[in-house]
Amino acid sequence: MDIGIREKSLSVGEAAERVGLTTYTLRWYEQEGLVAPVGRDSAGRRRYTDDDVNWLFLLTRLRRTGMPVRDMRRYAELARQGDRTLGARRALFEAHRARVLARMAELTEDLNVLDHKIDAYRRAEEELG
Amino acid sequence: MDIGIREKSLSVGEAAERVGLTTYTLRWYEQEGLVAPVGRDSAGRRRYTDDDVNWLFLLTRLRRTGMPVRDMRRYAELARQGDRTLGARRALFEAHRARVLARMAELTEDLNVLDHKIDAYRRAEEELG
DNA sequence: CTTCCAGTTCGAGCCCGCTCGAAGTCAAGC
DNA sequence: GCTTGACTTCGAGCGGGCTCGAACTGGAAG
Repeated sequence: MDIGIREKSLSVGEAAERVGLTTYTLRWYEQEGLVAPVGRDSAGRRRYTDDDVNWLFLLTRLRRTGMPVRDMRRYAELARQGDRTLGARRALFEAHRARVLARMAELTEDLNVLDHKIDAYRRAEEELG
Repeated sequence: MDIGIREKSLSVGEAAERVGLTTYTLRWYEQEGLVAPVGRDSAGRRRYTDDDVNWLFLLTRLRRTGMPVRDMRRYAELARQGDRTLGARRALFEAHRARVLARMAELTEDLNVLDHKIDAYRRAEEELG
């Protein structure tokens, strides 16, 4: 029945810890429009809901996979426009997914270069005692 | 008959094109100590040998795999000290290799998040006709 | 000879993604 | 009722990795 203190929301510090970002970054993300304005308590302090935290988590995955902040902002804008942008958001994810796959293929190749180099070093070391 | 002009070396522009960096970056890499001072022609223009180009190529792979410039510099310093640093260089590569593997594992996980999200969008779109 | 172009050096500037300092507010614990 | 400490806003600053403009030089083509 949620009578009163069934809040379960997090302060900026707690949210930051949960998602592995700093409080600075959380406020900055909000300011940059990556996060819709977060609810406040009576004293004006941010309260992060589960949904907010889940959204932040998703953002961290997008960032980690190399999505530029400007694209994340675009995505956030789409999300704020509701269901009618579902298709656009899916397209955005699919395009990003393809870039991540490409990136991984690249890394696999680069890893090969590293391995060959390591091998060359091993052989050279052997040769020199 | 190309008597003497068997140079086979590249100008900064040609080298840049070969390795996929700009001429600005090539000069900057040299200035930053990522590349040992490159040979010059009679007019003071840089001439990149095959070895130079191979070295640059290796640097691009290190960069692409996320090695910071400062580590590349350290590696370049080791390389300039000759054979006695072979072990250190191999260790550096092995450590980097491990980081790249970790990065790839992370990307694989993140890709999963993307896939689930794409799926969720698909289902939501279906639900809304 | 002149024009052109690719090169040279130097220091300044840029974009990105945070990161932080300052000054102030508020609620809780002693 | 005072202190503590986590919060607030604002604008400035930073580190990384280039990127560029300015002023100049030298070889080659017409």
